[in-house]
Amino acid sequence: MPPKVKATAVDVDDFKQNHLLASLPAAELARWLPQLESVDMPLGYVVYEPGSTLAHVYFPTTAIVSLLYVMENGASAEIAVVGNDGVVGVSLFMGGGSTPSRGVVQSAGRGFRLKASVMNEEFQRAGPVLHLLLRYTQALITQMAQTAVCNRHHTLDQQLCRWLLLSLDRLQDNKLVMTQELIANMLGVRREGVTEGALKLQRAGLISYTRGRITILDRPGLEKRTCECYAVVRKEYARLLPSKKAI
Amino acid sequence: MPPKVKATAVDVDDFKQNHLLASLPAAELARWLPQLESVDMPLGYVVYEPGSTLAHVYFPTTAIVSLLYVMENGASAEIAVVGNDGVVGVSLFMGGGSTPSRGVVQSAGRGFRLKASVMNEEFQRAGPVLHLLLRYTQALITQMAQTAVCNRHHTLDQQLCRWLLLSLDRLQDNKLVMTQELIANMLGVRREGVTEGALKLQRAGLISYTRGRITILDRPGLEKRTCECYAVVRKEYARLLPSKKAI
DNA sequence: TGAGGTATGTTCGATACCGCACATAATCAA
DNA sequence: TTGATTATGTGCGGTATCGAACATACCTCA
Repeated sequence: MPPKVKATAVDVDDFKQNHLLASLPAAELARWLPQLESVDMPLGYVVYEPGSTLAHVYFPTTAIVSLLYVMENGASAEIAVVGNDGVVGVSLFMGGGSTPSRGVVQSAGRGFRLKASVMNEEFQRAGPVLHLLLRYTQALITQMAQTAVCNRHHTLDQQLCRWLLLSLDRLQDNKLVMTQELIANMLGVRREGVTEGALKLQRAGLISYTRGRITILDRPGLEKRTCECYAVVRKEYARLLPSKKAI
Repeated sequence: MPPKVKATAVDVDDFKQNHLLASLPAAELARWLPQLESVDMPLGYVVYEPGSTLAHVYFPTTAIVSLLYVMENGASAEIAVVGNDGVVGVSLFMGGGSTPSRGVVQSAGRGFRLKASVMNEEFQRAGPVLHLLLRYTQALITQMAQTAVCNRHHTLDQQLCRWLLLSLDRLQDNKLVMTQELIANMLGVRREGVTEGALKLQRAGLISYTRGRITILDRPGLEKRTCECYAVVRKEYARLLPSKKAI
């Protein structure tokens, strides 16, 4: 069942839930608002396919999107995760207009999208929008780099904690709708490995879960168990994208 | 013995050995040439430190630079590699001016550098330079993403082949000055693992080596042994950075 | 209420890589 | 030539993860 994006009229004033949109200067915002299209982003929705030219960039508000690479043999690995902190489809303004990876909605929610042509026009103005998007891209680069490091050196248990924290940071509450099977796909490990890791966390009282619903009970506990990678990325996001209006 | 960058007068017309410099339009080139400083880049030279503000961007011609992350416990992992195909220090124009990683010369050689202030001034012009640099950064992103995937799924032997090929692509001949210990640091694995991998390759007649000197004998043979990651990255570089004058 | 599907839990042998210890060999300096 | 240093080769037990097979528990819907 291929989920579909449902475009609706801009219903509420919730575009500010996306940090990038929220930090747009008034002038840019005025131009953007009429062009922003509010979209539903259901679980599993493919935002972009490897190699396909992007038609839109997406600014998630409540949804979370995984950028993942699917190998020839079907195995996959998450490269980065984008939520209300950023934008999906940087290759559109960076150049090339496509990437070898795939963008998939990992946690259902909503977001806004902008037509590729509009995005590029805005980018060409070489004003605050350009610098904001490039700073975000730099943060994304850090996340990818740290994913590479983490995949090399850290245990499945540590990576599971990191993954939960990354998701939590992009959610509004402490509940995740997510099966262990899906988490395993993202991390590029066996489902059984995730089960064992999740069990340890549950027994330690850090999380609780039943059939695809995970509740985080002890966030500091997770932070204690994860590797340095989480903090490195979080710090870099904070440095590059202060939550107040930038520029 | 901390190696030092020796600045010399621009001796020869070899800036064109760097693909980015070579694809600059005439007008930009005219402005850049007086500002380009030819530099020696000895093995082990640290181009930038994690968190430090960049004073220059470097365009290697014959040198190769590894971007690597060094963890708290001293273990390290290479995130990407930059040679005459690119530029070291993208965070300078992307924003932030620093990254959590480190840039180290992996293969001694030469390059050109540009003062940070000059680079930013050029970037601000929002002309062909901006687009060239962003396309390069997009290619770098692909390399990082694929490194993450490779670290997750592929064997040490495959990664060794990928690493040799990536280096070879950025060299002028088929000889590498590189100890197995250093390769192990880059890949983030044990030195013994590299020894075993290199032995297999030597026995198969693909490479030959003695104490820090590696000669590639059978490049197609290496390509057969490596994982898909190498081809994905190479293809993306070719797509984003055609060798002819772009723009 | 029961049946089927799906999510999670458990076990077991295989294996790739690790950490460590140590052997050998090439290079360099005195 | 000798001795020190550095690079490479080898062996061994330990461990995290894999692949596969199977057990259990929960949810949904007929």
